[in-house]
Amino acid sequence: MLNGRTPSVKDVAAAAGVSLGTVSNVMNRPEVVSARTRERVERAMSELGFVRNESARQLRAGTSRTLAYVMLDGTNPFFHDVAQGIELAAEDADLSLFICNSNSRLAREEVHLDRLLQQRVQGILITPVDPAAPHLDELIRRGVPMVIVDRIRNADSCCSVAVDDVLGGRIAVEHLAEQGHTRVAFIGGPESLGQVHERLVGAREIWESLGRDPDDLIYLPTETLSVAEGRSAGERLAGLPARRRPTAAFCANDLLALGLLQQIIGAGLRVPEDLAIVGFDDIEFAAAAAVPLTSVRQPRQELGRAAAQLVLDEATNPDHRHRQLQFTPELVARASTVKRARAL
Amino acid sequence: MLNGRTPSVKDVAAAAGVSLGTVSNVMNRPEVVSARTRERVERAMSELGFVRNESARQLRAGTSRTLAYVMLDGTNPFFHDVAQGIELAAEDADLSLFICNSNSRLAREEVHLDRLLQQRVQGILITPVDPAAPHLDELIRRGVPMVIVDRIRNADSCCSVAVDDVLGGRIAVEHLAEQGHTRVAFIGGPESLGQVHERLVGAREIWESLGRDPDDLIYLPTETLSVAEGRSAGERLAGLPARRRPTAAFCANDLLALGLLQQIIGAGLRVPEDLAIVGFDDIEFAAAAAVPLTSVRQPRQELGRAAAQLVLDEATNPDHRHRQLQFTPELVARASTVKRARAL
DNA sequence: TACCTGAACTGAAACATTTCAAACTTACCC
DNA sequence: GGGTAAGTTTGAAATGTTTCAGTTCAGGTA
Repeated sequence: MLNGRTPSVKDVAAAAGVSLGTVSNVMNRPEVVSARTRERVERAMSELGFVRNESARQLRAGTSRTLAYVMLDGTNPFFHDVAQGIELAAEDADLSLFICNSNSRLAREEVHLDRLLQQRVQGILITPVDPAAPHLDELIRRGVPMVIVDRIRNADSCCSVAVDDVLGGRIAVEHLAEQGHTRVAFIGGPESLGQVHERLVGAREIWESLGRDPDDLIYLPTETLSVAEGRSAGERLAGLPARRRPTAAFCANDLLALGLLQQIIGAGLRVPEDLAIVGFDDIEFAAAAAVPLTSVRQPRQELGRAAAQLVLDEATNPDHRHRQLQFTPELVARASTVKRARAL
Repeated sequence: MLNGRTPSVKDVAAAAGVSLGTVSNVMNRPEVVSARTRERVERAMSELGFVRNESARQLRAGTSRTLAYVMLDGTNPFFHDVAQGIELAAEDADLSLFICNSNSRLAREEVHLDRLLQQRVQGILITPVDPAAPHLDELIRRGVPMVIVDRIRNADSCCSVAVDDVLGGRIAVEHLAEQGHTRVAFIGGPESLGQVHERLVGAREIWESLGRDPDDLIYLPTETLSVAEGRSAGERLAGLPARRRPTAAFCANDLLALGLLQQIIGAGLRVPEDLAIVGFDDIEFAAAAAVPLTSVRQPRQELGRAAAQLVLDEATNPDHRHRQLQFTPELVARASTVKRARAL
């Protein structure tokens, strides 16, 4: 009677000689069914190899058991660490995590969001290409719990979790100034990315507050935040005549810094003697680089975990209030800026 | 009449003044509905903000629109590159990809698989903790399309995609022998991981076929394949008296090699003069390491893409035949083994 | 004995779709 | 003006769960 089909509750009920309501109870409210029947039903389940159909469950119960994270750039380990933090929180709440990757493309992000809406996920965590994109407002309008990760949203129309990027920019450049650098490059882009913009703002703020000439903080824009772009920025930099060339570079993330480092060393220059380099994020590979990389650390897992908790609160707590969590970044000094690296 | 609820086909049908079968047709067989009604329905949809409920669709249609990849180790960029390849293929087939991470724990893997079964995903790609684990047979028995990634399965009970790990081990050690090394360490573990085992087998094969003393190929086991374990292996190595110490190390993956490199340099030794290092996978960060890392390259994205194609074939092609695809690894020589690195 | 109680179980409705046979329209042909 | 074919549209069944108002029944109380 169950020819090939995967067995349903109905089959289990028949096999155990109970009604299908009872089978459902065994799964969802085991305490209301007597030990004897529960036992019987469970045996029937395992004999038939019953696996509950999540679509049907979700359709009827109206609630899904998954969270989703739309990450900005899958090639950047930073986001995977964030995802790992989310996953841990999801696991605690007995939820699955759907991971998508927009690859910094707005269109791709939109496709993913649309699909997630169709899946009726419980909540969406996202590091958006553009936090002002209308499709995010659309999510809010629909009442889908959402939290922005690694970006603060001006309006308090949703929760967000991030580090203070302006401060990050300040401490990076302050560190370089302390090391005696007087011409510094800021490498990063596109500037439309808030992360890039704010790190640059912080860099300029501290530079000027130290009484330096704004022209000595040189903005070297890049197309993306990738290792390859870092290398190409390195070419541009190495091409400059020595006296025009900055003596230090602050990169908007570690991938850029790693590419820059590679290129600079390949060109026969020394780090930090000819060029000091500071990255951002402090991904695991920063410490293992050609010259261990000084970087501005973000609490990556913590970011993810906090975000997940916020989205869960929004999903389950009726008097949820939107919050903007801000973490403090921290400078990790290594050999790429400090001559004669001591073990730290 | 639709107070707060998210609108359903029924609401759209009412708004457009057609039956709900027609609305469904607009979504699934637009060619059978006249341009005029189609237009009307589409307007109603966007006015109401209708979003199709994927659970209901899937329940009735019996088929899901997602693939899943259960990766072995989320901290290793190698697997994310594989995932990226899968994602590209999935995108072409208009499917979503569910990414899970077993973190090398069998129990976690089982939890994920169980959930995926409940979701009735179209197919499962997996880099298993243990390809012989019974829960994989269970999947096969159930008829869920599955392909093993980065591992070849002895039996042809399912498809698999991998590189020839034995060959990878051979070319790595052959390269070291060519560079004149006579004492070589193999670093990796646990040996229960097939990847580790076979790379070791290949290493031993070539070593002996070159007429070297088996005792001069030293196996230094590690607990996992992580940067931290690489560092600790480095400590053990650096602790050896210079004349007992191997002059080269072949690491079972790049994370290990990166950690080893870091530790060796930190201990004041030189690479490759005091210790030459070969990694495996050729992840993007290998080239950017302290000393650019020689590594055995796997075609990572290609692996993922091929695996996805196999699983789709199994899912859709009635006379699918299981296949074991094997790619050929390739040595990428860099400064960690070649003194006076030339630009390659 | 009649009545009540609570625990255990049942059965049908509901969820939002897809599918498909049947019904309805047109338009065209003889 | 009847017949037919092709093109549209309809309505109801079916998918596998959960939920909840009822039913049953054993045991206790008056």
